[in-house]
Amino acid sequence: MMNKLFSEKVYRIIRQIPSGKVSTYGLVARKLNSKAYRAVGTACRKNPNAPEVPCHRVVNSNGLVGNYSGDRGIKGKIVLLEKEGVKVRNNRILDFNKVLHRF
DNA sequence: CTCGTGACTTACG
DNA sequence: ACGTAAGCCACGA
Repeated sequence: MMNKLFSEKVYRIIRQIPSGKVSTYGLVARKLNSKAYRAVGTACRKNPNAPEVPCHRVVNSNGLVGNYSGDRGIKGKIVLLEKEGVKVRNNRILDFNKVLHRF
């Protein structure tokens, strides 16, 4: 198990997001006491722990779903979120404030 | 070490 | 609300 430090920390935070909830890259970065918003996304993009880490529950700060490197890209991410109970409309999270998980 | 890239964020017009 | 610009950080070549 290789330690990528930052990535590992990111994965640990994301793993804490319960089903039906979402979080933002900014919040995760903030939790790490860093401003590495992009690094968080980069870590997820590699995503070596696909099913272990629910990266699909991480969205942009403004409520946009953002991007995804899954089977069907952004579309697949939306499908997953909908399955979890998160309503998505035109790449935007509905009731963003309600489904937003706070650490 | 330097450079380019990216699943980002905030600010401004 | 929308597009652009600048700032930000980790990682691979």
